[in-house]
Amino acid sequence: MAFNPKKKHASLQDVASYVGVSTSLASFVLNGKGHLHRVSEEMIDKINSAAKELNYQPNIFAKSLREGKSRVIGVVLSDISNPFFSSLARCLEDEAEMKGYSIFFSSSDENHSRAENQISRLLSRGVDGLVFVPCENSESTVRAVLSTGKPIVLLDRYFPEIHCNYVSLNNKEVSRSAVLELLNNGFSHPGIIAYDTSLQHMRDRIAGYESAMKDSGKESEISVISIKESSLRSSMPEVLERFIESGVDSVLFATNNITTVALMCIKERGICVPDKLGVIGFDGGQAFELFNVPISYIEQPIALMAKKVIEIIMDEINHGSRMIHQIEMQGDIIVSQSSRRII
Amino acid sequence: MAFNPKKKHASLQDVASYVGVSTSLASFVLNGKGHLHRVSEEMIDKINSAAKELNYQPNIFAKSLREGKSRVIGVVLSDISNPFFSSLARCLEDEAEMKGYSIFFSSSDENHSRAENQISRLLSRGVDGLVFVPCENSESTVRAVLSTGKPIVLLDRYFPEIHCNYVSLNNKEVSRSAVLELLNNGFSHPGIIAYDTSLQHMRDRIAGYESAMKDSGKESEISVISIKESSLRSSMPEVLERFIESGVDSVLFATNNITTVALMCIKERGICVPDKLGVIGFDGGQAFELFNVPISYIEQPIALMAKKVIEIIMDEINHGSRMIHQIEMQGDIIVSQSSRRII
DNA sequence: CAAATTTGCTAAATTAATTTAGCATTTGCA
DNA sequence: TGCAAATGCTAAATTAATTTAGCAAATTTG
Repeated sequence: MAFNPKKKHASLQDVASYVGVSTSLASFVLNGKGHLHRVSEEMIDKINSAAKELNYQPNIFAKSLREGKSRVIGVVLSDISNPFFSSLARCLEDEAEMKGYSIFFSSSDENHSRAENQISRLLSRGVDGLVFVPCENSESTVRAVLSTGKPIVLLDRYFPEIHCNYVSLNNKEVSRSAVLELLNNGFSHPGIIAYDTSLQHMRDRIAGYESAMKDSGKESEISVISIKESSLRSSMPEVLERFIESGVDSVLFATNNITTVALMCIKERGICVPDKLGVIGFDGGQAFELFNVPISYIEQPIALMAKKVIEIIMDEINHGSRMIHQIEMQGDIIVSQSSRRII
Repeated sequence: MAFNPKKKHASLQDVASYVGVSTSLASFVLNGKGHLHRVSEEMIDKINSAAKELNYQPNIFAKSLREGKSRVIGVVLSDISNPFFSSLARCLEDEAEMKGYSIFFSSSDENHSRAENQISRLLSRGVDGLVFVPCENSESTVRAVLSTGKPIVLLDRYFPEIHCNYVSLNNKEVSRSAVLELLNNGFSHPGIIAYDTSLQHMRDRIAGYESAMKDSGKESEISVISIKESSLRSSMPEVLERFIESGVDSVLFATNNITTVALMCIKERGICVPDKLGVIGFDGGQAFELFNVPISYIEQPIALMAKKVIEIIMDEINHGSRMIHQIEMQGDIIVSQSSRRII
């Protein structure tokens, strides 16, 4: 049993008196600094076994108070019930746990004032660092955190004008490749459906699309539709219709939610994939697998992103801000039937 | 700005010296107990504005240390990247936040020794209470927590032989209703695919199925298949085949993952829903919506469950264990095309 | 006018850990 | 034998809050 149910938690004082020594000595020994303080071998044994016998569990609040750190990090993401973020959360959790850290999660719902409140709450909870999936208009919040000196790493998105750690995807490149994939597989007029937001990751995904179109001599056929997140479901039917009417024969969907909602709509209207419309989605996931045609998608290296984020925040927490880490992870295109028109 | 970036966080001592009073007085006033300690109105104003001016933020570790509570609860669930649990997590988070509590989440992966470690870690983190989605063989862990007196509420599942708070679904009843729904809509031989586990919620879901079959005079046609969670994907094709060969014409899937994997398999094999096989799933969700036929499913009142769990744990934390709360929430059957054979 | 009460505040203990400075012994070396 | 160094430990400060007990001074009461 990892925790002893019978006895109440003993304090360091309890252990020390049990052995008949000072709390200082007990503290040294129980923190593995026995030899460093030239404590005798037998004393080390005595104190360790007393601690075990009394089921000593250090009081984390006293420890945090004294040491000025909590070994907790705060993570503010978009919405933990979104599959992309819940997968990310799981990986972050696992990575942090391995390093002895725990995580407070909270969801901003892409609302910058909510995000600011969450961050403020996390800071007053004494987190040692922050991981933040920033939303639109949260530049000032990021700057405010930076000016406190509290370690912070942005995740998934970043602000080009703010000099700050981040881990994101090579959005422009991978989006460009996805569009080229469509162009190389029998589609002549790809479009992109994205969110209407100023956030850089979305700009980059669109820029990647545009770059592929330009370099393929299709600058005049560039077809971008940006939707407000709030009206995703309601505007999708019209948006798809508009695309098809204008001659678009394939689409890159810029997020997992856009992909899911679009596929629902495509299913409902009986639009044939890939014959009538080629499709590449974002972030894959179980959801797409129920669609009648296997969906091609851009896969983000979620586990690696989580690992990197935790590494960076740990480095900042333990060694101070020695350098800025700005990392663009490589996304992969998982090619399947939905993006292939030629045999 | 919810947090002041310029100034470092001032201590109570700082506020007190700034005004020229004792920390006691500052503490009383800043905790809203000014009048209770008959502090003069002007002093209350002075202290409050000093706190604001100095950007005073109480040190949560000192507070927790002294008060013996943290206003944090620990939640151990199956896997936060599973849509059902991530939705639950989001609701728990929102409910807890409203009451000034934060949450540490962790995932057990249905492994009881992992769960035990997680709980042990959470306890040493000083959580005020635990919410636990118990896995198989974690009875001893639950008993151990109970014997410490630390508040705990089980969620989604429970152990009938352990006298402990829980919030779960009326699994037997709702499962029974789902099967009756199939029987009343043109299906004569429903089966159930469940997990091979001793956990009560699964037993109940199966029992509900059996009860419906018995009461419909179909005791001899009872068709239950239980799969190990680990072999869900690999065994599904064979399981479905076995069902169909034995004359089963409709299936109740006992969890969201079973539903998703089964639907993938059904899609792949081209089994026609509902003509060849009627279907009722569990927990709904976006995932099912991409299937070519609208899927009927049992919907759990996730938000209500979260609300209730938080209510109970708060009650235990703040007023001690006055009574045991054992709550079975009502699930609803969302009827759609997949469970209707007659017009 | 003296005693009792009320008012407005403070001192100090408490929570449980970490860590610096330093006190006695004992051992080493000349 | 005597001084220095090493050994093995302790006292007390520190972290920042809450809270009990209680001190003066002002006011009310008899």
